[in-house]
Amino acid sequence: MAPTLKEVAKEAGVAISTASGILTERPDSWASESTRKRVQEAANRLGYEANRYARGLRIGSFQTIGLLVPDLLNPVYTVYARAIQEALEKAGYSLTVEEAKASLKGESAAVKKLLASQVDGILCFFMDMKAHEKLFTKQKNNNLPMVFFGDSYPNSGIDNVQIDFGRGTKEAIEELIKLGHSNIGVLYGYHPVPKERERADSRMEFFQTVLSKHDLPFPESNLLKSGHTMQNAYDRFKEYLDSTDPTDRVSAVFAINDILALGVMRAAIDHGLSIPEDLSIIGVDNTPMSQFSPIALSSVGYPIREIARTATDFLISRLQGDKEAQREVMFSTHLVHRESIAPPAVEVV
Amino acid sequence: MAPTLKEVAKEAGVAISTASGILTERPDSWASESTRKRVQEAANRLGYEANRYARGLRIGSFQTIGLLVPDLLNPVYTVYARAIQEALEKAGYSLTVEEAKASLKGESAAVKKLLASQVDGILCFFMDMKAHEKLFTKQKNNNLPMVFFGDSYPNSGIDNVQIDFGRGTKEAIEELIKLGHSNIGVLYGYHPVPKERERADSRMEFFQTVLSKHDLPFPESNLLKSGHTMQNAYDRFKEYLDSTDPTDRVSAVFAINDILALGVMRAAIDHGLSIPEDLSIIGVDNTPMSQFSPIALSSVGYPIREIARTATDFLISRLQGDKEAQREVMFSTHLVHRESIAPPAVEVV
DNA sequence: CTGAAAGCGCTAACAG
DNA sequence: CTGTTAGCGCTTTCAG
Repeated sequence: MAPTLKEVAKEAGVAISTASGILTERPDSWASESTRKRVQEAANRLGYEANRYARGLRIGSFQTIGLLVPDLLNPVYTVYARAIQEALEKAGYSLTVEEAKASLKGESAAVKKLLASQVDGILCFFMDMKAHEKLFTKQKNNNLPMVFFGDSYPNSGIDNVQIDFGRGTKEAIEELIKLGHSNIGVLYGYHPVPKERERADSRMEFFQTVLSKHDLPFPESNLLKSGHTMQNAYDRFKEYLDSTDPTDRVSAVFAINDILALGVMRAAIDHGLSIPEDLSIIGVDNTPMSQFSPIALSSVGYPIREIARTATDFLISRLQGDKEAQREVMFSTHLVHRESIAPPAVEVV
Repeated sequence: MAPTLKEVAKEAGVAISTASGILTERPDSWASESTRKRVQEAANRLGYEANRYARGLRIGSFQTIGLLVPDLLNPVYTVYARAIQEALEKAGYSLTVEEAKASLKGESAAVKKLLASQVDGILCFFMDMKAHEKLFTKQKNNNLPMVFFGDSYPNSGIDNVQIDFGRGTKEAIEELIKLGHSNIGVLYGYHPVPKERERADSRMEFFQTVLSKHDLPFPESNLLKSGHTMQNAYDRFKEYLDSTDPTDRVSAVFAINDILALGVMRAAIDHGLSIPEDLSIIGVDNTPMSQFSPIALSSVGYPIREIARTATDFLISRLQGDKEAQREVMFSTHLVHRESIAPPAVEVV
């Protein structure tokens, strides 16, 4: 239905190869200015747009890269996605994004789609990298360039960009300790990974390291697991508050991302607590919502757009044939101090 | 690089046409169970995935539909996008989304991309529908099914789904009036439309209608225009507060969407106002963030997912050849009353 | 079931 | 510049 090259050529009264050469601006097109003009005008008149799939089929590339993210409902990933899209656009690539919808099953389905979608390269945020062996065999067999966010796959030739949550987490927890907190909880749950890999998240590990460095206990009951939505965090923390004696209750919670932190905050408020007097809260990602929240959320931030650009640049260089050794770059994090933290209330017994 | 049908057929020792018939589950494939199995296994072994673009080229459809949204950084559109994607998936279609990035120029670019992308149909949220004549000629010439969100294009055969902001806006404003507010401001700015179409947004019109029905004045100075981000709304309202005598200051503001409302709220807080005592705020969209905000935001809500499904169903039926008369369906809105509104503080002069 | 052949829209090489 | 040709990977038809 849409006009084809053939029709444009006919309309302009030129050969199809001439039209092709002009419209794709091939350097060896010797067309004169007048024919050029004639072809361009014919194309415009007909509303011609090259069929990129036919072209892709022919040249062996659809100039598209795939992005896998866990959950687009978490705003941090839409920020990533946009930064990636912008970086790719400059290089002439399109982006197609697949989301895992925060489930392992969804992640597998998304990986499968990505593999089937004829992309030239792949960018991945995994919840559970280990679950995708197929991806790696494909990568090896077909030499499909990939770069990972947060996961490292040694000796694979797969570049990756890492976020070192060490500094930010340390700053966050030590800030809480300095404020006088000693009973600190952590809420996680974004990643629905299998049990055996469950506590591998570096944010959790750093959290516990800092605690023990300061000789603070960390009872199992301070480890709160929830689902990945605000509602999940809300429900989980509500349940915690309802079932915990106020004397034992944590005076601060570190949530593994901002939306979870906001769910915790809302649950605390509905429980009658004042933030930050009765409960200090810190999130991670430093999304705009943390800044604009009516009780501004302290959050561990990192340079999202720069990270996205770096990963994209890695991928693009591989697409252009770069055979350098596997690259791995680490970005640092830092605490952004806002209203949601304060010294713990004096215990009124 | 990726395995082709030919290779699979060879691996399984069958004819290429047989393999095709089996893998696409063509009903007229007379293959025996054993050949079927052989082909499936060969495909798995090689990691075969049909090249959907080659197929699309052949069958004349890429089974893809395009979605145009103003700005994915506004969470309401990611909710829409996901609902649409899910509805399409059931029908065997893929979704490709283009965003205008909240600029008219971006919108034109996005429309252009959509037109060039060989989609089978298009779903659109426009900021400025009138700016895209090309779309309509394309639609007419190529019979490309489209459905619009919020815009109606009479006698075009383009189905649309509308949101009637009348009821929700009325409820919102009358609730404010009932609470005792008489000096109510409105903040808008999402749509960067040309001057002459600027005040056409139905939310604004309803707002003013309700005001005048209650004989309330609406000075031009209560009409606040900002950009489309939280930061924009924040800056705009901060400026308003800084430049307005407290005696003249609005006691309530109706913002055209939730993220703008939250920007206003934060600006008010930073100005030393208490919410809702010193300022009542109402948003629109009823996104999760309004519910979980530490000061929960009252918001005009509507059934997003149902709207998305309806539009998608319209499109799918058109794709299946439905020639019914142009459809138009209207969804209603209602106020969700939360913490951000209260009677105005007694004037302490 | 096989094998051949055509064609979707495009690029690219080549002889005129 | 033209016109032809081949082929990207696939579907589909048709004679064996």
